[in-house]
Amino acid sequence: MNDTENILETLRQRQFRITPQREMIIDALLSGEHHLSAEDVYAQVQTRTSAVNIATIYRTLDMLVEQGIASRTDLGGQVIYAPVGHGPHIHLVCRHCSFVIDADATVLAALDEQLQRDYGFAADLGHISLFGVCTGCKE
Amino acid sequence: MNDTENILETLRQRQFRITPQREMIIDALLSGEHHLSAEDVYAQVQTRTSAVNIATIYRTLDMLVEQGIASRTDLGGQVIYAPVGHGPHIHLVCRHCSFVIDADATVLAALDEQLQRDYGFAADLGHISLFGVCTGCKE
DNA sequence: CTCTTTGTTGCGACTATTTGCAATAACGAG
DNA sequence: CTCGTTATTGCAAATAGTCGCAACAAAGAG
Repeated sequence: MNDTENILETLRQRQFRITPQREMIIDALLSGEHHLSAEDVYAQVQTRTSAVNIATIYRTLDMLVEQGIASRTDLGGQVIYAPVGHGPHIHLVCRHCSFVIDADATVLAALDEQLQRDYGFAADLGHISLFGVCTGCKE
Repeated sequence: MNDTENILETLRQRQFRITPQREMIIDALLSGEHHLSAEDVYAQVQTRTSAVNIATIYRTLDMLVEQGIASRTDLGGQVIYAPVGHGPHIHLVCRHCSFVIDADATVLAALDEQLQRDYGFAADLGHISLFGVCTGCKE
């Protein structure tokens, strides 16, 4: 589930056109590495063909984020993109090694309810990033 | 509490030098508007004196974020800075109007505990941003 | 398969942000 | 108050990210 084909199908259903550029960018995003910068994606796509402009990378990545397919996290200067799994979840971003842990979001239910009640704020639970320090980096 | 003087005192204690540029940048950050871009801060400082370089604005803002005095939020393209109040709190960023609500972070205690237990992740509760839609924008 | 419509791309220009380095100035010592 | 040390700034050049627009190509209709 959620491999390149599935994402493309989702996009197709939402009236987006499927182009080889988009396929390659999505492929790159899904390929192993889980914290890619726009430049990283660009570099990886370049190994396949040089016929993709950096502007297209940025535009496609932004589109994927808007469609809830990818997430965008600002590590103070560095911006990383990662594919989003199914259902709401939290990204735990380690301040030291920049590793991103995908955590279950069940704990957020109570928080959501309280924000809704106290502030009238409808939080977007599908795209949450928390910063901190992971087990490995607690030196 | 937490006016320009206090922040400067904190910086002084941490061995940072107090320069007129830093004073003005902090002043600008504290002045009313709660979602300033680096350019906004620059523009506001310019009204007082033109003797401040844009690079200094960026460097100072980054320093303030590192010191936990200001926060930095990426609104997908736009980056905004805001002063950080005392104690842990949440920033509720509206996806439509970009308004930032400062919410109390007491609800996060349970979440923190669970992340610690299940993932060994020490979340930094002082700098959290959640995206969503505020009351006013629920059209 | 061909045509038409309209979303996408590439390109070049432009704006935003970062960085290296020499000149400057804050601050503690005398 | 003056001096020396060393963080900070300004400047200019480099890099990152965005935008407008004409050319191009994906998808559906015939």
